[in-house]
Amino acid sequence: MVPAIDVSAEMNLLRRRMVERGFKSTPQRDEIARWVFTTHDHFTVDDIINNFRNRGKKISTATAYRVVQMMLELNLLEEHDFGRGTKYYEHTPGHEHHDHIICNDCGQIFEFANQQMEKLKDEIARQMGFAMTKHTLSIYGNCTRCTPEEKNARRNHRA
Amino acid sequence: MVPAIDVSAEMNLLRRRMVERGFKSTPQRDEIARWVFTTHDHFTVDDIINNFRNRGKKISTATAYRVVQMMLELNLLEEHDFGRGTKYYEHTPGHEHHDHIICNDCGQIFEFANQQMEKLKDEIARQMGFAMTKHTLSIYGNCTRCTPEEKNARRNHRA
DNA sequence: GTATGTGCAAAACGTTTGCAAGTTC
DNA sequence: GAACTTGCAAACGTTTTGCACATAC
Repeated sequence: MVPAIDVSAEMNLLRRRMVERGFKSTPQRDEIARWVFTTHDHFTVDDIINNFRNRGKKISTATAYRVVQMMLELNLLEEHDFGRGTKYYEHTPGHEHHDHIICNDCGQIFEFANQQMEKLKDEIARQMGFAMTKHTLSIYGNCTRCTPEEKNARRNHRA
Repeated sequence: MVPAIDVSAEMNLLRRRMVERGFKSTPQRDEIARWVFTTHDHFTVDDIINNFRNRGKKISTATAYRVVQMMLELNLLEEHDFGRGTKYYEHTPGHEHHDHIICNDCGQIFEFANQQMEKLKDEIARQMGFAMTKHTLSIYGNCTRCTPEEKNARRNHRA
């Protein structure tokens, strides 16, 4: 049996914020949110739709997009653009701010958090006279597995 | 009379790289490149098309996109996504690496360069075992002019 | 019962592509 | 003249929207 992940705290937070803003509770919103909160990974709207499909259920594209939009407004989701033509999302409750490092080859998205980096961002914003609301840092490259030199090094070692 | 900006060095660089790669020289490519090199600002493909239109000339959408694609391949252009649905570009010759700080309100895109920041990025990539190829940092917020508190402060001063 | 949400299909958006005609080298 | 480039219109993939019907409160 799959161990059930407890997302009741997140679901309660969602409900509270929905009431505050006059959003109604629906099975679609609940199901999407539940999946979003159990997914500790970056996902696309398509992933939401496929998750429904995989479980033999259906959700309309429009609804999926609209629920994501709602969750963004409720500050339960963060949106990222990694230059792949489609937007990526991740839920925010229980996740501190972090940045991303993405492998050009295998496409994996890793996270990292660096205090010094955050301080520097603050400082730069202040220097520029900005009231910072958001900041995104993405590093692209090849991860250990996908670094050509690494592969060669390994190959040479074996030779 | 508008003082002509000398972009011959950039145009020569373009031609050299085009020859290297077997690209042919055409009036469209020349005109777009000339405009791109004189524009020390972030622009969209639409801006290229509008520049032609404003001068009573015409360029097909396809060509504009294709020339931008070519200049990207020749490493004469950098592409940015500021989450506005359309991509922004800037020419690279004569411009050191820098990051961006964008005003949510007036939309202005400012640049900044910070050595400490660059070092940190390098270090993080190394720590994560990545061979870094690219990195983008964008800070969003409200610039001095568009900060609500600033406006209030000014208003109070006058009152 | 009224306000809101859903699903569908159509539209919108920025961008890319197939192809015939035109250009470069 | 062979290879490449252009312009057009059509296609693309992602996201949004109008509208009739269904649901929540």
